[in-house]
Formats: sequence, structure tokens, C-alpha cells
Amino acid sequence: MKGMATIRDVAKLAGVSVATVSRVLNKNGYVNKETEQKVVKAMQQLQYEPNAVARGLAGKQTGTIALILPDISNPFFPELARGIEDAAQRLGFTVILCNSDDQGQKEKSYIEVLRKKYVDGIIFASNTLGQEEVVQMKQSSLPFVILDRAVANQVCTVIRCNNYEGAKMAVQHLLDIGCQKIAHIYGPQELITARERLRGYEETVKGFPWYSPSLMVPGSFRFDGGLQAVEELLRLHPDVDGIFAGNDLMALGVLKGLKRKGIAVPDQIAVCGFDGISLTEIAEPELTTVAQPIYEMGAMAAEVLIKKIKTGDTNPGLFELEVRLIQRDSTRKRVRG
Amino acid sequence: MKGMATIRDVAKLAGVSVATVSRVLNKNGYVNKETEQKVVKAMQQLQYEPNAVARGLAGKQTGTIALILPDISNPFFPELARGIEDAAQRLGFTVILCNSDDQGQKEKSYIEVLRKKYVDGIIFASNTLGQEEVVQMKQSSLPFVILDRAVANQVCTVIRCNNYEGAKMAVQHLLDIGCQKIAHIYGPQELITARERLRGYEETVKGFPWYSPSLMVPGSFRFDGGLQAVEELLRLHPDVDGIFAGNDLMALGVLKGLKRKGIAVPDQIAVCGFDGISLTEIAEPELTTVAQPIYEMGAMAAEVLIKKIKTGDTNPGLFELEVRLIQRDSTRKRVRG
DNA sequence: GTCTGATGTGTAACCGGTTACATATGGACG
DNA sequence: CGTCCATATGTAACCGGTTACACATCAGAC
Repeated sequence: MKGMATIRDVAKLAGVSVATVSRVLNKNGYVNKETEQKVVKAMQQLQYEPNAVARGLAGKQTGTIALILPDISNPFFPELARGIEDAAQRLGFTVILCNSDDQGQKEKSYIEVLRKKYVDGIIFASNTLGQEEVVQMKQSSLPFVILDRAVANQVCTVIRCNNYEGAKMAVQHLLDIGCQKIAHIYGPQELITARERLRGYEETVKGFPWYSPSLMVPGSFRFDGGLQAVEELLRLHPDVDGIFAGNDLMALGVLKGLKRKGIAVPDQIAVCGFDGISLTEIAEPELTTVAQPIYEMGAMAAEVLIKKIKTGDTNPGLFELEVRLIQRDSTRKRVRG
Repeated sequence: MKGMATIRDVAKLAGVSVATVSRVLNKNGYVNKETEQKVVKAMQQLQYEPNAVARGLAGKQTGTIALILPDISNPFFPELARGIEDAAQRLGFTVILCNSDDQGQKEKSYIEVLRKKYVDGIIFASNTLGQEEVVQMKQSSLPFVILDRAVANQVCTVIRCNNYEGAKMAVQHLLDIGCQKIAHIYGPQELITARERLRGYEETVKGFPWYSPSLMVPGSFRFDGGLQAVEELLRLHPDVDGIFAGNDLMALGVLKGLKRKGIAVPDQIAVCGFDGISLTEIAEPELTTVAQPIYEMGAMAAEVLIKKIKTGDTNPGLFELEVRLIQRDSTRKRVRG
């Protein structure tokens, strides 16, 4: 703020025009080596730093991207945000954080604001992105990528992991350690991730004699959701010996619920989660989980978005990352009966 | 981007000058009621939305604040960030997220970038803010507030909670439930919070016959830190029956360490943390903690900062919030021996 | 010797707002 | 009736960059 030097000051001191200074700044156009030296020297003398706002206005690029997510205090998102921010920072971009609480209204009003601020692109990790918003986004020519959500009937650029395969891995693992009756607590079916995981479960177990649709009980993807669902589940099926929860937070709720009931994990019931958030290591017992490369997904989202911004590429694309099973105490192999 | 209407378009359609439109927009200066109606109508017809970047350049206010913190994936910060973002959003501001990893270099380069982008103010929740940076910040006339960190010899605006009193509450609680020998795992002494908590511990226990300086062992404020420190502690003092950890993350590490050693909590050793992060409810056993109003601290930080921005107030100030003890299973009263 | 294209630089418009200043009107007041 | 001030509006400069376009120089090609 204080008498910051402008490009005109630099031009005057270097004895050239602003256009030349701008050329030096952006390394485009022709500039004589000696002239460049003069300009650089003038910049240093004045401690010149180009004004990003003016740049944004003139050039329509602000070096800012936005991240819209439901709630940063949901433990899944901080690591994602970190991955995004790191990659953005590395590529010279800055990140605006927006919590939508999965309310379409909030999300919409954010998009509005972000557009006014000339953000260069948006990463959606939010659930609510509906048909119309997507269409509108595509029309507006504002680059965006979608994390972990697929939008029906619309081709967008999506980064996600293989939820279906991951779910199969989880269930297979429970089978491998000797579980005889495995239940699944699934997340909100609006979410493609929750649907895919449910599908992975069902495909894997439907051939077994013990299979029953009532082994699949709904949960909210939150800690409470797991806690409540496990109550429900045990009422219907007191004899389950393996639970695959749709995400880690619910799995932690399951652990808590089982603890309260005095049911031993993994001895009586083995539990497996999905996501690979760091809480799984803190939990007691430590939670087996199908880990997504959360940080990397974030980083990739930012990289893909920024590449789009820089190249103007508007094509859709799917970037699918691999999951991996991390076995921990909540599914340690029991001695077969 | 697509042919967005500008203020001049509105002016033309309404048959007035841009100045008048601007006045209507900002509700300042004199505008005739009827003229205003015409302008409003023109705005609606054109779906006019003022360009925030141009506004920022002309008016030097961008409606953006920045949050610099060490690492959003440290569980203390997401809730803080949420509080900040909510308040900012409510007051019409947008938040840029910056992870400094407590590296002075990163922090400095962020400040640089943020200044170029004309952010209206900065919230520091970072540890590294040193003397020089603070002095420089104050000179630069860029409003800022500091969360939970006090800077030596410098008067700034600080939001924090009463760490000293909180620590006393924690230790007193352990005494109340019958602990006979209480240890403290303290955090990095560069942090005022860690120092204050240590002081609270020491003041409370130093009169007791069992008091010994070696009951205070250092930790890193991270999960691992608690895990390692409790090892160390038990080597020196196998007979402790109460541990006050400098923060929740270390307390969770302590729980894990005790579990591995087969020591029962709270029966053999009671454990109390500090912060009140939500993980304390997920832990097993659930962790007693001295809870800071984390969300509220964030919200207050944003509110105070934005008030400064709007009023131009540059005075320092201290905003101290109250902590409260949340008793949970990790310190359930044992039957006295 | 002229034409051409690469190189180098400056002028001024433009991005889309804000605002200082000028100008005009009309009622109140002495 | 002249003065003063509140009201109302427009003109144009300004914020600090980018860039289209014009112009100049110079080397190599024909």
C-alpha cells in the first residue's frame, strides 16, 4: 500500500516505456538484452512487485482457484485440501476455501462470488453439484474439476478412486480372514462413491448362502451414522462377524457402538472402513481400511485444473486413482473355529 | 466472462452516467429515488454483477482475507478454519488458505503474494511469526490478528484462550479424582500456549511432596510426540497415576502408548488433554479435555479482523476466551484405595 | 538497390470499476 | 433578492497493469 512502485515508475527510472517493462515482466515479445538489464535493475532498485489485482483486471487471470467442499471440519477434507493447496502453491496459484454444507444455495452463491472475483477455476468436492449448475458452469467457460463425484449424464473432468474395486477388496479381505456373515453400512445414495461401494459389496457377497438385503443398512457417512447403524444392524443380525462400513468415519462409529455393547473387535466382529483418513491410526483398535490416496487426489485435482486453465483445454476426462487395503488390528486374523 | 455487462452498459441503458450507477451500487452520494429505480431496473435487465477485481483495483478493497496456519491437516485447525470461514462469509468476505508448515520462509513468501493480491487482512494461526515479520506487518498497514500466539515485545491484536487457567483446571481435576502423582507432557516452548500450560501445571503441583521437575517431559504437540513422551515418562516414573498432556493430539498418543503397554485408563493412569478437538470423543476411552471454544475463536478472529478492516482501527487488543473442562471416561473417578 | 522479415520499442487504448471536481437546481433565510 | 447549502448528476482522471498497433532499424535475399 505504502508508496508501492508501479510499472510506470520502473519505466521512468529505466528510461523505457511501460510496454517494455511489461515485456520483461512477462518474458514475452522482443526485448534487447541490455534493455532488459536496465529494467531488471530498475525493478530491484524500486523493489518493484507487480500488482496482482491490476494484472487480474487487465489479463483476466488472477492466479486464484477455489475449493468448494461440504465442510472442512469433516476429517476427510483437510488432507484433500492440503494436497490441493500444496500443488496450487507449487504452480503459483492461491486457494480460496468455501464450505457449502452441501447446501445448493450456499454453493450457488459461492460460485457467483467467485466468478465476480475472477477466480481462474473451481474444484468441487461438494455433493450438491446438480445438473443445472454443471451445465451453467460449462457454459460460463470457467474451468472446473470434480472430485469424487460423478454427475449424471454430464461429461466433466472427474478425479476419483476406484470405489467399486476398493469395496470388493474390503469384503474379500473380511472373507479371507474367515468372516462368515458380513454386513455393509452404506452411505447416502446420492453419492456415487457410496453407490459404488455398495455395489462392490453386493457383487462380492450375493453368491453366499447367508446373503440378505437386510445386511445392508443405511448410514450418513458420519460418526453418528455408524453408531446408529450398527445398533440397527445388530438388532436384525446379531450374528454378523464382519462389518464393512462405507467410510472410515462410520467405521469409527461402529467401533464405538460395538465397544459400548461389549462386543470385541476383531474377535467377535471384524470391522473395515474406507477412505484411509489418519484417524484410523488413532482409533483403538486401529482400523483396517481401504485407503484412497487422499492427498494425491487433491494434488492431482489442482494440477489437472491448473493445466486446464493454462492451456484452455476444455475436454472432459476421468482420472481414477488406485486404492489399497491397509490391514490393521480391527481385522487381525482370528484363529479359525 | 461471456459478455458480462459492465457498469457502462448499465449506465447507457438507464440513461445516466457511470458515476450515478456506482452511487446506486455503493449506496453513497446523492441519488434521486426515481433515477435509482431506473438504474436498478437496468441492472436487473442486464443481470449486471459488479466486477470484484476492478472494484479491488479502484477501491483497494478486495473483500478477501487470508488465513495462515501451519497445516490444515492437523486436527486442531479445520474447526478453527471453519469458524473463520463462516464468519467471513457472513460478513461478505472470502478466505484464502495458506499452509506454512511453520516455515518462516513459506510464511514470508505467502505474505508477499497476499499483499500483491490486495488481501484486506491476514489471520495468523502460525507459530513462526517472528519479531521482524510483525514489525514489517505493522508498518505495511495491512490489518492482521494473531490467533493463539503471543509475540514477544510487540503489541498486536491477539485472540486466545486462557491457557494458564485451563491447565490449572486440568491438574486440579486430576487431583480431585484422586491422582497421587501427576505428570505433564508439554509442547514446544516457543509456543506461548505450551508455556502457559506448563506454568499452570507447575504452579498447581509444586507444593506437593511428590513434585519433581522430571515429571515434566517434552513432547511435540503431535500424536507421535505423546506416544514417545509417555514411554520416556514411564521409564522415569513408573508410578504416575495421572497425566496431563499439553494438547489433545499428544493425549491421544499417550492413550495409545498406555494401551500398548497394557496399562488401563483411567484405572491405572488417568489422562487429560487440552484443546477439545472432536477426536477426543472418538477415542477409546473417550478423552477428558480442557476444551477451547475453537470454532468461536476462529469466528471471533475473523470478526475482529474484519472490523479492523472496515473501521481502519489499528489499535492492539487482547481477546481472551474461556475454556471449560469436559470430563469423560479417561478420568472417570476411581474408587479411592 | 529494394524488398522482406525478424527484432526492438513506444503510444495509447483498454480492463471495469471509484471518486474528485464541476455544474445545475431549488428551497430557506436574512 | 442575493446568498448559502442540500440535492442530483455528469465528466474525466485514476487504480496499475496488458497489448494491439505503429514505427524504426537492420540483416539477408533477390
